[in-house]
Amino acid sequence: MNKAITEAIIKAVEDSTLSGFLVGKNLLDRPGDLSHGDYSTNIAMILAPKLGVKPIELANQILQKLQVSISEGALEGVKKVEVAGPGFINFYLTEGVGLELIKGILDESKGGAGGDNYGKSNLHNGKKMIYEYTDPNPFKQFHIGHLMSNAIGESLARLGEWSGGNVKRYCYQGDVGRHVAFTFYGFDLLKNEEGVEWPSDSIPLSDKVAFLGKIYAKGATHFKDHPEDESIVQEINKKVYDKSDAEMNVLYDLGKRWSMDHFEEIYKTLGTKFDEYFFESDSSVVGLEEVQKGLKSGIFEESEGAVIFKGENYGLNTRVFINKFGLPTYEAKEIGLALLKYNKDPYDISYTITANEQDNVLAVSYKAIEQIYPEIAKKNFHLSHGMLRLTTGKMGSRTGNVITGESMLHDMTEMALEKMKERDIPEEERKEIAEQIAVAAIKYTILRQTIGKDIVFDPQKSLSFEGDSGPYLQYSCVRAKSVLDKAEKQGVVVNAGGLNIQDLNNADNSDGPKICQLDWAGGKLEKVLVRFPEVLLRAENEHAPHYVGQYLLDVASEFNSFYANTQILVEGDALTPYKLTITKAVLIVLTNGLNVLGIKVPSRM
RNA sequence: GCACCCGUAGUGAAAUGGAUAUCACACCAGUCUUCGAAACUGUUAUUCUAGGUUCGAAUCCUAGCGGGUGCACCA
Repeated sequence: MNKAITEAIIKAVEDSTLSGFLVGKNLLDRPGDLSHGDYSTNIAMILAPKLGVKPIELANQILQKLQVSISEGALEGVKKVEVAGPGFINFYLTEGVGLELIKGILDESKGGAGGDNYGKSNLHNGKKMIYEYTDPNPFKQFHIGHLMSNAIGESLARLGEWSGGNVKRYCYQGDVGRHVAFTFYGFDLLKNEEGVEWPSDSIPLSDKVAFLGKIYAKGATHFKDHPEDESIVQEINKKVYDKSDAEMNVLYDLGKRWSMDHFEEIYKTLGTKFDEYFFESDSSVVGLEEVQKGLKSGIFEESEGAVIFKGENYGLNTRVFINKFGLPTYEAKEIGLALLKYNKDPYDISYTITANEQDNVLAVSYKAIEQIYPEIAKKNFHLSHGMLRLTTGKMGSRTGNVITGESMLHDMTEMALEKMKERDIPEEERKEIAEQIAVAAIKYTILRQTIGKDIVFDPQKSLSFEGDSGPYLQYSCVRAKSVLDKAEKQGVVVNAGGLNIQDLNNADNSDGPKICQLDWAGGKLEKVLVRFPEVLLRAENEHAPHYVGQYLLDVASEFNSFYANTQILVEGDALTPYKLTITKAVLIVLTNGLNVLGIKVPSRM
């Protein structure tokens, strides 16, 4: 459709001296305001100054030529074209085209792009795409910042999949480093002070995790008041890296596994399944090797006992890659990680998703990789997001100012249960639904806005279940589903294929405007529904899941208005098949869109 | 101090350089005997300041003010 219109526009401007100017340009827009038609072009406004005429006059000249095309039958499916505003040319499609588009949403038959497939594109057909996100550290807490990274990373990965990409999800975890040293330092302190013992593997996972949290907090806070213990921490840190202490290794392996098991529980709740896990204990070995090689070839240099990369030569910071104790830093490990990932499974493109506080560090690391492996560096991209902050200030596990992901999920689930208490739903299912609602509330809050911006989370106010919220979108689905179920029980089947615009118009004996008299097939709800594939494309191109969230809200609110003003299921009403078709289309779009955001749709709530 | 990011109704956000700046929350007034009121209908209010580029600026450029983050051995 848009191709035909674009060609007609080019033809209409053809005899102007600037026609070559149009080649390869995207001439058609989707007007933001649906009353401005289905497509529009601002070509007259762009060309007018160059031709020395008024935009509105040029627009009218082009319009006349377009109307000739229409009268010759060149633009089948276009109902009318008009000039509006400062010189826009707007195109309105016919009701017939509109109805066909709606029918396409439900079309699951062979080759149909509707149903579960509605919205999929082949933008990245078969391209191998890596997404690394969440990245919590074993021995430390999984806090709400990790929830943010997970929600964003998961939705970006799904956008990749919906664009035809061959997607792999990776998780990178810091199983070595000072935080592990603090953990064992804290354990030693508690053992000596209170006789605390390392728990058995057979106690509940939550208790094991609580224990790890306790010893880490002890270590971190005690060190703050006793900086003279630096050498002790350093020594433990070295043992963590070289695994020279057999006794500690046993505890280390237990602790690491407990953390990982705990994270896995959370991933399950959140709906993420990683394909591969990478560890700093591995990336550090490779990174160290690479930096040492690079030191010989002059990419890195020595300074004050450390090995550094002179980022300042590239407008970046100069940073340490191997510290004076000979241990690789985060920067060196990133080099190792890039290699590990590539060797595991060569990719076309690899995204690392982290909070933006790491922008500078990663920029330096990537610049260093560029010097060593330019081909791999070209395929690596850092996508950063804002931070989830607290009203009480920056979150930090060392300061104890942390909300864990687990407790947030728990609190939200309780709220959902409270809201559901009057529903007659079996206990087990009720809990599962409440959890899905909790995840939806959290994820949507994160995904409704631009990923780069911080979110200030106020635990007192908590998250919303109303209006612009995940549960609102879920609720809209449940409503649509419930009408469709009722229809089915009454033996009314949604047979979109059988609809045609003449019959519908004849059947419409309401007082308002006939379906055919509207722009096409009804109104805004239908027009919004057919834009879903374009929204996904834009979201993928700009790595911006919030376009999806924003769009779904639009769909849901249009549907809820429709629902409130129209009885969908009326016995003997000839328009009911059409209304059910729309309802089904809404359900498809909302379900698919929520899927892209990583949000599940409960059967009831 | 230097670098990067950000300043939009009372609050939280949206807006490929386009048309009357859009949502939600909150406030107020209504709507459950009708397919689920986690909903709907109606009312009020917004682009930090000063210049510039452009047919057209919340958006691009410059300066200022305000906030965040990072800046050598944590990640």
